Amino acid sequence: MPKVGMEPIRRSALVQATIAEIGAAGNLEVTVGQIAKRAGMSTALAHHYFGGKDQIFLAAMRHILREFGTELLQALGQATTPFARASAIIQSSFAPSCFAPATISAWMTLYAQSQSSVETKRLLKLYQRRLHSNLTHALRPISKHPERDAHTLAALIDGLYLRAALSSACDPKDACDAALQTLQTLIESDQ
Amino acid sequence: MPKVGMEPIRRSALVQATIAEIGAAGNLEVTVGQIAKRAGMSTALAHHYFGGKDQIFLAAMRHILREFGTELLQALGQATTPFARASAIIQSSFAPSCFAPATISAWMTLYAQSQSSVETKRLLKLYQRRLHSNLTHALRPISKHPERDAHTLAALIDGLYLRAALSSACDPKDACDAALQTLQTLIESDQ
DNA sequence: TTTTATTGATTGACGAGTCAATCAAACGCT
DNA sequence: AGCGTTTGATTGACTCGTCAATCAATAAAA
Repeated sequence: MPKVGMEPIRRSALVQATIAEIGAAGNLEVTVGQIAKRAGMSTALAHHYFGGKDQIFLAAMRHILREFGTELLQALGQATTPFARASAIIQSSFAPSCFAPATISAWMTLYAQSQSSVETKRLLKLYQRRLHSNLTHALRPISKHPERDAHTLAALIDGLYLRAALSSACDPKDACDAALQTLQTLIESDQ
Repeated sequence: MPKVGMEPIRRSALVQATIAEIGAAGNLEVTVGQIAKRAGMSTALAHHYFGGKDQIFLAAMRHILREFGTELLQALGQATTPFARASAIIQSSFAPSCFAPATISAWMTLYAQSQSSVETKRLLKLYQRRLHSNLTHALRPISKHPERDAHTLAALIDGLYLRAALSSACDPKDACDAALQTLQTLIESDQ
């Protein structure tokens, strides 16, 4: 087995394991040991490939964000009308994959960590900028205030996600409907 | 100095120090030692009065939530019309006190921790229920869908707060305006 | 034999929680 | 008022566990 080209496999396994472990724990109180064990290797190897715990976490965050990005891109590709584009953005934001326990935990810790880690903050801002830009683009032909409405919708999406993710009472479907409903209301209103 | 009746003073000092320390650190990576030191006592005393780290944190969270609650209540007291009530709720949510670094960090960790701590989750739900109930009550006379609009506005407030708190670019005033603007739009739209 | 993969064992630091001991006020008793 | 006792306040020192990071050693390709 010990051959060449293990690095990408190990890195991927580590990222996967990190996400799973965060999901199981519900927060960042996860040790490198736990992650390495789940990924089927020693802690030393995890350090060997990533250099440190922070980098492992960052890689996991990036992975989740990238996955979300590609999912969104795919949904966007199938949308033909501006309204469909806006809908696609909203629906992607409330896709089942966004509500996997691991994803929720990762998302929450992203918010929490962004206060103290510049790299995490950078990641978060990247996501926010992309979301805003996508929304603005979609709304431009159908809204009187594309920038403003994009800002409102982006915040609404985050807020609804927060509520849906944290309270088991409120399910993703309702949140998505609420966002779509508000989209409707916003573009219908003049002034 | 060693007399009777120190308990409430010590507890209050500890809560205050906890909030300050969380604010300075930007996350929950704060030791009991740091907190106790800032509060001017030994770690043993902190444990003596609170029993454990978790309880100290919980007390700090409760304190912040309670403070927010009283601020909101006061603003609500001065509002006479339904619209003024809704505005007051929004404006309280974006008051300067909500944007103190310590408060922001506390909120973020509240979200992050609620995944793994049932008590924290309880606190968060309490806040959400109160906000929703207040909004519903305010909107009942002026909205065609009080419940629905309250839900939307509550999520919007959370989302806007998140963005304003995390990105230094977006300031509280803008977020507040956006929420007020959306309130306007929601109650003006029929159906 | 050089390079890559891999790990067991270890180190060093840190931090939560405990404990026994000290100190001083308050209390009760005469 | 004087005096012993209780009680709350307070802490330094210590225990125990955890965990990130390192290292030296092994194994197996290339």
